[in-house]
Amino acid sequence: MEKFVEALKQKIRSKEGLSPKMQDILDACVVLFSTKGFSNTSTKDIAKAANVAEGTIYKHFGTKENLLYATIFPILRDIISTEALAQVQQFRSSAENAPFERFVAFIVRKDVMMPEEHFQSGKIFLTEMMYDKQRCQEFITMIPKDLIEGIYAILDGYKEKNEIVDWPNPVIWQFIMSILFGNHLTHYVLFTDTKRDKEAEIAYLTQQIVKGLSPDKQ
Amino acid sequence: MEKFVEALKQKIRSKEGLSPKMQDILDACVVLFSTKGFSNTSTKDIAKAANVAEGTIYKHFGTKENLLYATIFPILRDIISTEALAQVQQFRSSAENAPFERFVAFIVRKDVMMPEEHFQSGKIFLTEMMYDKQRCQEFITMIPKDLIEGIYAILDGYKEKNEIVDWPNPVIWQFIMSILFGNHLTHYVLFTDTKRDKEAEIAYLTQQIVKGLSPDKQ
Amino acid sequence: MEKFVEALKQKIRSKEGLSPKMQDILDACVVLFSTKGFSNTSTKDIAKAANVAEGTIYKHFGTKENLLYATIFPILRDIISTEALAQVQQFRSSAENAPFERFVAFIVRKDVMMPEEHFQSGKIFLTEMMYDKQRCQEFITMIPKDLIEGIYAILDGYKEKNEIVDWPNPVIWQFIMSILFGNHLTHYVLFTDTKRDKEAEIAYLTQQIVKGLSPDKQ
Amino acid sequence: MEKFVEALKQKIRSKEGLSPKMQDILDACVVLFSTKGFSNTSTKDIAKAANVAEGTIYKHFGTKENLLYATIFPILRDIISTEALAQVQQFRSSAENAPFERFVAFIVRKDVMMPEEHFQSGKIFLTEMMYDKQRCQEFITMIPKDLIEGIYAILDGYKEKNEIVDWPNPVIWQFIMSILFGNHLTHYVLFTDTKRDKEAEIAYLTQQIVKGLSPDKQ
DNA sequence: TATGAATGAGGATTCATTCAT
DNA sequence: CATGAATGAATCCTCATTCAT
Repeated sequence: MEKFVEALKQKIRSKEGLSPKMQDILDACVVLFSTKGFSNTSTKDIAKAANVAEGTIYKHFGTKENLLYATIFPILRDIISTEALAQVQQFRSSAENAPFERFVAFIVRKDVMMPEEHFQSGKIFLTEMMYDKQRCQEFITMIPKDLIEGIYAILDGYKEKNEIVDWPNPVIWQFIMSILFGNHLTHYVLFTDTKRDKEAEIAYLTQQIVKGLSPDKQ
Repeated sequence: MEKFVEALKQKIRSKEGLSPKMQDILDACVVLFSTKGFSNTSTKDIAKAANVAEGTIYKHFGTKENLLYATIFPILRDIISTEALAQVQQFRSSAENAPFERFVAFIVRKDVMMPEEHFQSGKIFLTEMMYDKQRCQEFITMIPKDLIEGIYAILDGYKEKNEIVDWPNPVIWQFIMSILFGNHLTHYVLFTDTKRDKEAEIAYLTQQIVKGLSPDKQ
Repeated sequence: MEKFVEALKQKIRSKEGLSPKMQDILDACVVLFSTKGFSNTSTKDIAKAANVAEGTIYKHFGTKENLLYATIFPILRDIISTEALAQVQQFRSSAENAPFERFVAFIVRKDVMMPEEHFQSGKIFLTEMMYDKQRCQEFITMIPKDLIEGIYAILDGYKEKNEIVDWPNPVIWQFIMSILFGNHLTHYVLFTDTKRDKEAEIAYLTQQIVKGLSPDKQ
Repeated sequence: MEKFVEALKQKIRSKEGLSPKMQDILDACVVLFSTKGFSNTSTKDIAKAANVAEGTIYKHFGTKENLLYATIFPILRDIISTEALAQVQQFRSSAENAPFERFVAFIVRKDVMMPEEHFQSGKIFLTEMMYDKQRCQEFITMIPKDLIEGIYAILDGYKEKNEIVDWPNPVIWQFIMSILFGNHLTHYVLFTDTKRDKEAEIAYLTQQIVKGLSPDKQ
């Protein structure tokens, strides 16, 4: 948890246009929201945790909701999507001809090794999205087209080379994401206390994906 | 949604020891909790929806939390696990020698065809579990051993016959559940408005699982 | 002031459908609103003065505004307009042929002798109306047509008999009301500490009105 | 409304010792206070409207209350009383022997033609006075003796010439003011949307006053 | 048993005011 | 001189919970 806080703080501090107090507030928000949930966190809690007066929060963010939707969401989205985009592009330029298994292993490793705080923050997304369709829609449209297209282009490449099965890209992508997300759920929600062998996880997940998408034998 | 309400009502009414008023209250709870989330539902809301005085709720259940943890959770758990158990046993007795693909297809079909309300109710589980480790633990221990063991026995059978890969059962089970859960997430949370071809879904998911667990070539 | 409170309490208690607590709340409101003004009175103040929890206020009235607009306003309006109406009708039936001076004396006496609390409550009306045109409109439409028409009929009668000048009724009515209202303002707002000789006031005001409306000499 | 703002700005700018910023602040105050009332206007509102930081307001005026009592009140008082005084003196020197009707017509015309903003600003006086006796007292003592005495002298003159009834000056003055104030109330508060024929108003009001004060026939 | 009036702590938000820059 | 970030008390309102009937 300590590491979680620290990592997030770094991310948030790197954002421009945020005064130290605002950073403190957002730091506190991420920690509290992902620990207790948005509706169970009071602005008083946030103020106390951020060492700030309640009024200061409202001075800067206007609304409790804004803390979530207008600030944390975009920040996380930027982090996630630019990181993801960078990685996809990195892979395409440096290892375009790598076998599918290497691509999968690359993604899986990134995902399994992803700092827990990303998932913890993601929980906030998930929870809010589950009970608010409009927010859900907003979130979906936030995902940069480039990212999706980059991934689909890679998948298409492998389909052409007959390295993977010829399913629609959304089907394939849902499959991959389900496996990765399910793994996080297992380790960060269901069985939090179990010791993990991340290398073994990576191996299993990679194989599951590779096998699951193996082309039909002719 | 109408169907959702009706289905849940039937389930709840079948429980013993519940007076009509109590049933009405629980009906209302499930609908409201899965629509707006637990913390965003007030006891006033529940009372209004159940056509009951707020006092009546407290007379019977003592606490708002109890509505969730002491009543709805067990009820849903019973429903789900006994249903699941019945199905597993049904499969084992009637089709023990069926090829793995038929087993998977059986499970996948049950899951895809599962009434939406089961997933909607499940959302309440998920949300609460995500922010409360203790409740999470309680929930896990609720799942009947029989169910897990029945499933693992079936998996072991297929492993012996070399129809599936020889991975640890938890790894296999996590894989299967991830794919199924990810599919629900896609359709009930992320893309709620898209038209679905459930038969196609079943086909894709089944193939994903079967391929993903196919034994290594020797 | 003591008398003010008591008189209002009597009025409010005579309203049906008000539980004792609700009466206490409204009592407190009238006193506080007319003493400190609506916006300077907090719901906490009201709760304290009414010996009631703040929640109770909201249980019954939903909103602070409702205390003013949905409860006190109608109550006062009823009191005022039914009283006024009764008096007008009483005058018409019992003294239709009385000279204009008697009619004016009748009205003036009623008005000067009107218990202070009516004016104090009226202050609340006035203040809110001055800063909210919509509320003002609502208030105007609250005044029963019967009342206006009854008065205008009386005025028309005197015009026919050439006892008063032939001005439009609204002009005449504004004239009379101005004089009466101006008198209240003088005694209840501007010079509250001065001793009053109400009989002399009545005499002056009556003469002012009668003279001011005397028919043109031919 | 535009004219209202402009007229007030001119008045305020003519005051000495007010820096431009202070003038802007006071301008904003008058507009906002007379539009929304004092208690419903926040210092933030004022700062925004005056294009000034909130701190600046406090630097100059110390308190929100001061904006009202220590600055706007005196300013308005000066304006009103010096204007009124000037007019009275003007009348006395230029038309001392004019018949009473001309005096009344003069006053009535000045009053009816008075820019609306004077009345709107007066609303602030009235409201505050109604709920604070001390302020009320302060306000009364603010009215220059000269003004009252000038007016009473004129009235005495007409009494001597037997042009008006021999009532105490305060009674007469209350009568006149009531009629004029009631007229403003009618047009600026009660029936704001009605088209006005100001010349007709002047005629009616003048006659009302003249008749109402006509000397008793001997 | 069922009610719903009553509670008061706690929630989000606003506001007048201060102070370091 | 002017700013605007910071404050925290106070405001309106909601909520889970209790209790007399």
